[in-house]
Amino acid sequence: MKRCCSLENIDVEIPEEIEREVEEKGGFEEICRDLSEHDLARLAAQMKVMGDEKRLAILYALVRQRMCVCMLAELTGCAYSKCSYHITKLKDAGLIEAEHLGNYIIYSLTPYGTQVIGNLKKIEEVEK
Amino acid sequence: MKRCCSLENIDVEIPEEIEREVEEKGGFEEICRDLSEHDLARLAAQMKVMGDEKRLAILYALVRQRMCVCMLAELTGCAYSKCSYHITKLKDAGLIEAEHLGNYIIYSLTPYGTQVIGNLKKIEEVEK
DNA sequence: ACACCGTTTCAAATTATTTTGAAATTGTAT
DNA sequence: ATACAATTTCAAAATAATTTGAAACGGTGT
Repeated sequence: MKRCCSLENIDVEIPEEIEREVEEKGGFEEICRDLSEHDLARLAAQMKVMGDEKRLAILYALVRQRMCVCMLAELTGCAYSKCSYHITKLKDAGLIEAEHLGNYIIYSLTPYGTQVIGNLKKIEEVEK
Repeated sequence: MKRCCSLENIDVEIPEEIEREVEEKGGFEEICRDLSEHDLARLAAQMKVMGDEKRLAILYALVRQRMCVCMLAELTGCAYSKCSYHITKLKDAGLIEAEHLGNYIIYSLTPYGTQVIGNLKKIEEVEK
C-alpha cells in the first residue's frame, strides 16, 4: 500500500490496486476538480424539494392539469396551510408558477418544471 | 362557479374555466387515478437520498472511480462516522455497493445507480 | 364600506435528519 | 493470541423540516 496523492496537504493510504486506477485517471485531485465543476449544492437543494411524496403528487398532477389550491389540497389530503407550505417550496424551486383567476390562485408547471419532471419520470422507470 | 366532481365524498368549488379543462381530461378522479399509478412514496424516498450535497459528491465521484471510505471522507471533508452514515443511505437506496479489499471497503456505483446518475445529470443541464 | 371566500403567513409544537465522538467490529499481519 | 488499521455502529446532542391552527391578506360582490 502506498501513499495517495495529497489533497490540500492531507494524505490518505489507499490500496495499490485503487491507486493505479486513480493515476490512470489523472490523480485524485483531478477527480476532485471534476466534481467542483458541478453545482452540487444547487442540485441537492433541487432534489430535496422533490424528495417529498406530497410535493411529487402536486407536480405530477400539474403535468396533467393546472389547478387551484383547493384541488391540490383535496388531491394530497393536506390542510390548506400545509398545502401552501409545499406549494411555496415548489414555487421557490422554480418548478411551478401561479396565476390569479378571481378569488382563486391557479398553479401550473413552469417550462423548467415540465422538463425536470420529464427526467424524473425516466428515473422512475429505471429498474433496480 | 360550479361544484366540482367529488373525490371520496368531499366536494370543492373550482372556477368554471378550470372545471371545463378537467372534464375534457375525464374528470378529477381520473387525474387522481393517474397519480396512483406512480409509486410516489418510493420515488420521493429515492429523491430524498439524492437531496444532499455530500451524498451527491460521493455519487459523482464514484461515477469516475471506485473508492475506499478514506478517499470519500477526504473528498467530502467528512469524519469517518459521518461519511459512513451517508454511505449507508446510498447503499440502502441501491445506488452504491461495497466490495472488500484487505482492510479496505471499496465502494462503487451499482448499474442502477449509474443509470440514475445519468438522468440526474440531465436534470442538472435543464435551464431555468 | 362591509362581508365573504380562497389563500397565505406566522409562531409554536412536533417530528425527522444529521452530527458527534466513543466503543465495537472486521480483516491482516505479527 | 495480540496488535493494529479501516470501517461501522450506537446513543446523545444538535439542527432542520414539517405540521398545526389561528390570524392576516387580497380579491369579489353587495
